[in-house]
Amino acid sequence: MARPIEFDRPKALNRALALFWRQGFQATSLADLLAAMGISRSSFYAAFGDKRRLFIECLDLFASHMTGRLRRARTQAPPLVALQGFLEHSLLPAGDPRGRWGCLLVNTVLELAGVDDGLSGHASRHLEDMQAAFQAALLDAGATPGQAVELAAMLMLVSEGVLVSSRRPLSDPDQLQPIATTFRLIRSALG
Amino acid sequence: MARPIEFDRPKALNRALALFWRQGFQATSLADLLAAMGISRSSFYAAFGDKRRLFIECLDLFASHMTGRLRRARTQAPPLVALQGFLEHSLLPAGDPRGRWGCLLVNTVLELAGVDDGLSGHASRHLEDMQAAFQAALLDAGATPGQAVELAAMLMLVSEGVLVSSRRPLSDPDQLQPIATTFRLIRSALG
DNA sequence: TGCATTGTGGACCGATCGGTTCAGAATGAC
DNA sequence: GTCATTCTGAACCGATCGGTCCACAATGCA
Repeated sequence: MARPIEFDRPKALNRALALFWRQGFQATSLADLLAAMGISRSSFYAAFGDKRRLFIECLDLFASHMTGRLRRARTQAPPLVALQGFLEHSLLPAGDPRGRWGCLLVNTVLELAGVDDGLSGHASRHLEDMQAAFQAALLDAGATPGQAVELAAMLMLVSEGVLVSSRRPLSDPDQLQPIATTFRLIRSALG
Repeated sequence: MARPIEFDRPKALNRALALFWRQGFQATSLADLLAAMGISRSSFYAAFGDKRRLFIECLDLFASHMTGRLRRARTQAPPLVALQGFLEHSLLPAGDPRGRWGCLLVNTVLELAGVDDGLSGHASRHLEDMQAAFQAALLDAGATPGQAVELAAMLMLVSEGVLVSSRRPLSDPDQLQPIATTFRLIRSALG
């Protein structure tokens, strides 16, 4: 059906995602993308439209990775343990450089608020979904509906903080300890 | 001493700060800066060196504004009240658009990590100073040294979260409520 | 053997980027 | 008046930006 081997679109998308994740939208040039994705300029525009549309695809892909990871964690541990593990592993397996890239959604909210509110808002909406998932987990952990709403909002703040601090040059213990502190407080609040 | 009125350097610096704060480093062009600062290209390079050096000046100025605000708050209220007020007023006086610009330091850490680690690290160092100030306030509030360290680290996470979420299109109550929740937990931990 | 399909590579576009340079206007000091 | 000093405005630089276009190579299908 195709003569020159059809290139692997999902793989190229993941390569682009990694670049945007590490460097942000503006700092990632078309030349960077083409080199990383291993495709030509012409194929790029044919397959992905343009840089902005590709970025939206990456945001959505990243969000689906996150929600998938949280859903998987919840099947393997009690709610609070799953939540804490989810946060701790957002500062990924030590050694994996992605652990220092933070979260594409949070990065995007901050980089593009006031610059491209469309993209920034799109990322923000995905974060709302995450917060809803937090809330569901807290309900499962025995929180009252009111507690679940409040604690999920606080947990979103902490998460955003974690994902900011993961991009700072801090030691691993300095990253992990405050997460443990937070969950200690939450457990005592749920009593 | 000068023939054409010497321009107001501090005022120009504050105008530049506002631009960087709102739009970030990369999205702010020289043309933007010159228009906002009301000076010519030539004066700009004579007075500020280049865009990057100007940005560093803005980071330092912003940090001094923050620490000054926290210091002032601490003279007017008990430690925990001062801390909570400091955070809540980082989402500034409702109506002031700066309340939706987050924090230049946090914005910079995220925008430039992996792109310009010099600038990102510079911003991060200022955040460490803030965390030290949190720690001092917590000690004053009666925390043990160990508690102060742990809670200050958690409070820095929450702050970073607050300053992320302030750039998201959320309602004012959704911004303020999780701060109150956080301090309720902290008080019960110190109680 | 042709034909349609899927990709490449590179020329090319206008716009913008940060930064340099310089002639000259405006002013205060003498 | 003359002389420094301070700032302007615009021309200009090379580089890079995102995006378009097109001639052509490579392949599977008929």
